[in-house]
Amino acid sequence: MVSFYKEYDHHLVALDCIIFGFDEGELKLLLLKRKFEPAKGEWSLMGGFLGKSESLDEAACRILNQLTGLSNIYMKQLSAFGDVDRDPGARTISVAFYALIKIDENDRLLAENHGAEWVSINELPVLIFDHSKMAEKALEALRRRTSREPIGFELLPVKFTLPQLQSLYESICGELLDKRNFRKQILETGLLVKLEEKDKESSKKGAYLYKFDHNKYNSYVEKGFLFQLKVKSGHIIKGNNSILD
Amino acid sequence: MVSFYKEYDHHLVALDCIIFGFDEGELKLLLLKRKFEPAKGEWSLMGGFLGKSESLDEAACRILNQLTGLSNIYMKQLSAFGDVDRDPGARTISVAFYALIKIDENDRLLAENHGAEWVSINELPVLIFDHSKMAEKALEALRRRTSREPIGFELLPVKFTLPQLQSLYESICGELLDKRNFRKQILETGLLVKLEEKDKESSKKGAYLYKFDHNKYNSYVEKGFLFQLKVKSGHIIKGNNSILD
DNA sequence: GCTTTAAGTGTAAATATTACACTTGTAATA
DNA sequence: TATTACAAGTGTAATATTTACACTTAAAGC
Repeated sequence: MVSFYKEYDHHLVALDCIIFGFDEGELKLLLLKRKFEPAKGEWSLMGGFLGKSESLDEAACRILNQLTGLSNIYMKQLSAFGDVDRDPGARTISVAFYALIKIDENDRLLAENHGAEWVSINELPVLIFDHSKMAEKALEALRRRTSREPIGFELLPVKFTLPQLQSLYESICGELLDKRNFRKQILETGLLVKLEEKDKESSKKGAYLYKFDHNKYNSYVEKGFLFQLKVKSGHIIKGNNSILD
Repeated sequence: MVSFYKEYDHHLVALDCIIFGFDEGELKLLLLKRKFEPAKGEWSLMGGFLGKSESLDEAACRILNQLTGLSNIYMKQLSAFGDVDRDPGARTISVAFYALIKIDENDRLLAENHGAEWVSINELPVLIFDHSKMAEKALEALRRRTSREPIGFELLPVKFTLPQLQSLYESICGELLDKRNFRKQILETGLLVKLEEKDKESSKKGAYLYKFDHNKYNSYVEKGFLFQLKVKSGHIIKGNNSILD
């Protein structure tokens, strides 16, 4: 490709992935111990560098795939991070993405491959560089998006129970919800399909399994139907004057 | 700075600014005719390249300042755009920011300096590269943000009337609002200060001028108070499956 | 002083949200 | 096999929020 812009600076561009999962009633992030300098051995998000002939989205998917072996994962760009000294290794612009994965299907691959570990968002260690900031922003973004899009289902198995779903929403928004109101609200959307099967893992009585009706949701979206769940943002972030969203 | 990452590709990083203004009852974007190749003479957003020793935020502010002469402007990062062929001039990653400015104070500087022009968002021309997509995303982001933060005031003069404010909100959300409900809602926040003066530009009777109470708002934010205006997102964007927010 | 124009004002009906407690089914155990 | 323990499942009334709606007021222009 011919460049018309030869006189301008070129930069390293990195991708970092904030990978959310839900397990044992807790929202978790997939973290790993960095295997190279600088900051070798410290906790970090999964990351990598942008190649010449891949888009940001492609690169983010590639990196997620390298770590988890997964593709076709729910993933959204969070933001670009570009402070001059954010990475002591070199001036690097990082574009952060967050991904939602169904832990059950995948935890095997992970731990073995890369020394990756699922850590509860309530017990996050200090992360390298500005990765803690990225994780915090990703959680805020997840909360906001959860209130306007039915993305919780990306974090649960295809078949799930209402108590599981409620627990997930409670983890995301950081507060307890009323069981009856929650069930009423979520069932009213008409987007859940009740199955005959029950899950007996967590109670003697067993809880009915449901599926999310993706087709119905897509047709609702086409018609201009808006999914709205009253998910509060948890605690407000005080004095947040960042130019970043 | 020593680089630990020598083997990775380096990229041009651009900044593009979606600059919103409000004038003559319409929400507008500041566009300019591109003055260099490629795509010389076509409509474009204001942009520039990231330098070695400036952060993304600093660079975005610098570029906005070059065009408008303004600083201390409300500005938020929108997203990074990184398709391989998005700019035919060279592989370039662009980080887009949107800014809200008070047109009245500034329109002089603009037109004269750079052949820039305010164009209604309802009459946008085709823009170069992926700038139309950026503008569309920025408008969506503005709508969402307007519903949870009192940013409309960034687009109005310091002193403004309630009919002006309502007209602005109508432009942003793309539908007409009920006058009494709007006034009730906005006054209930307690964030507007009524002045003794009237503005007589748009009616014989004249409309009272108000100011936004930034201090009070900041103290509310500290206390965890949430600004919430019911601004609908206008029309839903159909089949939006982009990995981008 | 009559007309025109936009500003300004309140209430009742409808809808949405919240708070709240008992019954059911099953497995484990006495 | 009866009892206990546990989480699943279910409905309603009170409250709060949102919506719809129409006339009066002030001042300029004729």
